Amino acid sequence: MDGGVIKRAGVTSFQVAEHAGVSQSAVSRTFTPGASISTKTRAKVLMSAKELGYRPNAIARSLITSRSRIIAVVMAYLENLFYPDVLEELGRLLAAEGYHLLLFTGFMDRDSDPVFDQLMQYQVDGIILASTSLSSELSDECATAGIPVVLFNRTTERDSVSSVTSRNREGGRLLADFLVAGGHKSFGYIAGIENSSTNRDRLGGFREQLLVHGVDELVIRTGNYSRVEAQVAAREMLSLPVRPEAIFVANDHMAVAVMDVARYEFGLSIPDDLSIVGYDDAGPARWPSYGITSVSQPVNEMTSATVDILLDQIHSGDMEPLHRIVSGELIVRSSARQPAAGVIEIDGRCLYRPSPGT
Amino acid sequence: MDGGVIKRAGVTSFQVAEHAGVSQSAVSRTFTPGASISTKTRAKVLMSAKELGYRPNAIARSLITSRSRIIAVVMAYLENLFYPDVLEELGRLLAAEGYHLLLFTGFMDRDSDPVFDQLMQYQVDGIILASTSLSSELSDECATAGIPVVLFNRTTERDSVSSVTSRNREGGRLLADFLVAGGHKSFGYIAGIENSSTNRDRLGGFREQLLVHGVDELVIRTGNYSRVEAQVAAREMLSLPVRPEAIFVANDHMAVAVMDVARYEFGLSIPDDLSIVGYDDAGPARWPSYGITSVSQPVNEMTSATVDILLDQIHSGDMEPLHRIVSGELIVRSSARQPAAGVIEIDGRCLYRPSPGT
DNA sequence: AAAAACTCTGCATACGCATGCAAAACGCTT
DNA sequence: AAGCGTTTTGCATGCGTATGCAGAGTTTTT
Repeated sequence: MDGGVIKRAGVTSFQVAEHAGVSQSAVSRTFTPGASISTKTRAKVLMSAKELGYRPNAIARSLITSRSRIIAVVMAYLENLFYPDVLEELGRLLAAEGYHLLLFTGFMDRDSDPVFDQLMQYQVDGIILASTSLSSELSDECATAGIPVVLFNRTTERDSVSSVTSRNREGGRLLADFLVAGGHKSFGYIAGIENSSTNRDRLGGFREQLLVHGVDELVIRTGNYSRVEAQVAAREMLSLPVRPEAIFVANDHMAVAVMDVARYEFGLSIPDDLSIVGYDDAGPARWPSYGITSVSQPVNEMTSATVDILLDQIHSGDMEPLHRIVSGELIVRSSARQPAAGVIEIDGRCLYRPSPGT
Repeated sequence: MDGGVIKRAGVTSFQVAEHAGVSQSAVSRTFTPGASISTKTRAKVLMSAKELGYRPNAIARSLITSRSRIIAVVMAYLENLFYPDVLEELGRLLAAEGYHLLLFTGFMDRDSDPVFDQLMQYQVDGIILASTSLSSELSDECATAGIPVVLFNRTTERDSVSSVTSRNREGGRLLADFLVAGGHKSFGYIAGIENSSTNRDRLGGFREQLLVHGVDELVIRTGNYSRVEAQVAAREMLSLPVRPEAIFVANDHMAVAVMDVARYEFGLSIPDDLSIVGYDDAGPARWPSYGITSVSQPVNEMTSATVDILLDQIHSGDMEPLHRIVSGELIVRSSARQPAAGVIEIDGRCLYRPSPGT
């Protein structure tokens, strides 16, 4: 009963070999780039393969090569359009290199263990961690297991694992310069997840540069990168007896929520009554209804750096952690009062680049 | 040289077996739910496994069971927040069932072949097609290959493959009722991808019901579900000698773009000068700055129906195509002039439910 | 024309696990 | 204590492919 039954989708290399009158090895070599095979037999095999509807079984191939050509991407949440954007670009880049993207999402801080287990079981070739809140043990453990890991938009203290970030500290400084130059006197900060490196750096740079300008007061509330928590934070901050003239919100995703609260719950006019600046230059920030003045994180540059590092490590087997830091720009829009000088237009975008002497 | 080398992460069931003093079969059975194994040996194996850091190799398991526990999700684009939302929920549901999500994105209409090849090679257990524009041949071909497929938010004429949609035709009708009841006299429609089923149905229902109200003129422009194309379409439509009083935009993603054009390029006040309604009730539609009156597509209901159907088909092997159609609500916000009657408030949401007799 | 240097090809094996089958161990009953 | 049924165990095999090795075939060199 094994000779007459035609299995649905189970065409194997043996059947193709038989049909083409060659050995199974020949079939395998036909589908292995760079293998030693003559043009003639290759053609024969390809013809038989097409006729039988054969496709190499990636699972079996993975088993023997111990390479799955699968990259795991771990993202905490997709609510923030910056991440879908990143995800799409990562997919594109990986596909171009013949890799595939296994998505893990929705795992915030706790419960990272099951995720990790899954990753390991699937023998993924590499891992991209774009989750701002995943325990750093996980990344260490992966590194130990010999699986290349790249942190996206995040770093750890111990630099045992590669990362790609933007100059968050400089971004924070630049925003401080911008707001001070714009004549603001009092400032607020709505934080992301407090122990995330991006949050620490953005706040650090902001506060540092405010100090340079002689400002040592900064009202802080926490929004944990969540829309609703940011709204709560905004309500608190705007209800203060004297509310800050300018608020730096740790990312655009929250900044949108904060703007909505300011406008529709407090009736404030932006930027006349209140200036708001954000970070990421993500989708909604660019929409005219928000027009958020924001420091950009260049998605293309960051994603391609990520994929480059990851694939390099996979192919070379070299585990030396690399850190790529890319530069963003302060993109000036309408959500914050502008300084008299320093705003220039390049390629249709308004940027803030204070002259060095100031 | 094979006996002394310790491979990085290559702990196999044999090594665990040896360490625990049992056979490899015992190890396998320990990690196979429902297999025949005594509590005692199971405990021994688990202990050894933990000590050696053993994890079953999912690839090898897949090879033998011919079940990968991987579901492919094909999405054309993530720019529209509705889809990231869906994606996240699908990930959650699949993870809960022990399945994983292989993401394919960025492939619009053409070039579906490579995607298909990849899918087949990875022996995915099922496919969720949330791409509004992928050729229907693909879905047929998968069905032929015996891989369960569910179309998400989309159907085909030949109902050879399962699908989950919402009542798009009814939604279109309801919007027509709503706008007519709101006193609008002239209407426009900004279309999605023209041959997509959702677009056809929404437009069909809208136009049909306008006719019922004696309106037979409808200005149509196409936005192809893309933000920039929707902007172009909006500019055209709003530049018309007599512009429509109300515009139905085929989804919220485009409606946001249209609102921005209307407000910031044409200086129109919404809803005083122009009413806009959308579809999906996606993220930005709910943000106060847009507040789009929109027919909802319940993400949770749709995703869980999708996963249910898919897993059912995988487990039963039954290929009978199922079609689940879920109901949405017309959620009333501020982007369109409201009718005098029919708007009711339930659970803090304003809905439009015209009394049947009208 | 023979030898040398390549290029192809098939054979055999291994990757890590699941599972049918038969033997062994166990728990009860008579 | 022997017989029976039930659970547990190990053996052996197979899933579909890649690849080292040796032999066959082909081209180049002397």
